[in-house]
Amino acid sequence: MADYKDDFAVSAADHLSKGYERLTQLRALLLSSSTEPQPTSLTIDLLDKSLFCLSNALSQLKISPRTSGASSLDVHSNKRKRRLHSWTITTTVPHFDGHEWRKYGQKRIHGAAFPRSYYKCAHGKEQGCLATKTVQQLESSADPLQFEVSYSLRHTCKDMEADPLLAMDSSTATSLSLSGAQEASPQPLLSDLQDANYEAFSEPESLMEAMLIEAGELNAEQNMEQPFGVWDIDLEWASSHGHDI
DNA sequence: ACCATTTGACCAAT
DNA sequence: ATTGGTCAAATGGT
Repeated sequence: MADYKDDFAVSAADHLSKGYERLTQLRALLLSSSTEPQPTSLTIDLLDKSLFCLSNALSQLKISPRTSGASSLDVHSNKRKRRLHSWTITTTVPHFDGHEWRKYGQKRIHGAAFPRSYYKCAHGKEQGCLATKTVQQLESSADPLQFEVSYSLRHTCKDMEADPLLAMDSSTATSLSLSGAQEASPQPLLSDLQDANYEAFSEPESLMEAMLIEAGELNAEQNMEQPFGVWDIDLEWASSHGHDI
């Protein structure tokens, strides 16, 4: 219930996550068969793009802006990266998140009643996109089934490139540009895909960085080197929810 | 024949 | 030894 005393401490990430979750529920509602006025594709498109933006922000919140020194730690750092660059949400629609995924595994998890499914970005192979997610149904037998979805690493694939942050400047409203048949990629924003996870998205990243700096959470100069700093926000609000809307 | 999922084997970390 | 994540061969659908 009203546990507002720590309101100040509630992180931006938590709010973003909440927003994401709610949007996700809204989308589920709209897509549900029994919705009287069927949503237009424009509606869904907008929703998707919004979700996209939120998940981007979420991702960036957790990203330590490029560890420029690709030092000897790199062998171990991949897992660390995955760890740091991951976030978890609870949703009733684990699949409609604006991306295509290819399932590559399923496992029973110790305490869990349901198996966990493992997905990779569907375009990961061709484009070197490392984005990953896992989906796990929660035991709560609520009417709309609840799933815990964990995302790991941002998308670097084309879909992402034509991303909402750029496409969002209105005007593009008309079409579901999901077809992907368009090979005419306007900007060569990310060319080297290897560590593009950090290089390619420097702009929004620095935006977020700026926000955090402004919030006094981070000193502007050494914006890195501390893998376990303020960046390591773990979005596990899970235990703290039990009331809706 | 192609492609995505399934499923147990395998591996790294605990 | 146990657990979670990934691989890859087998499977099944189109």
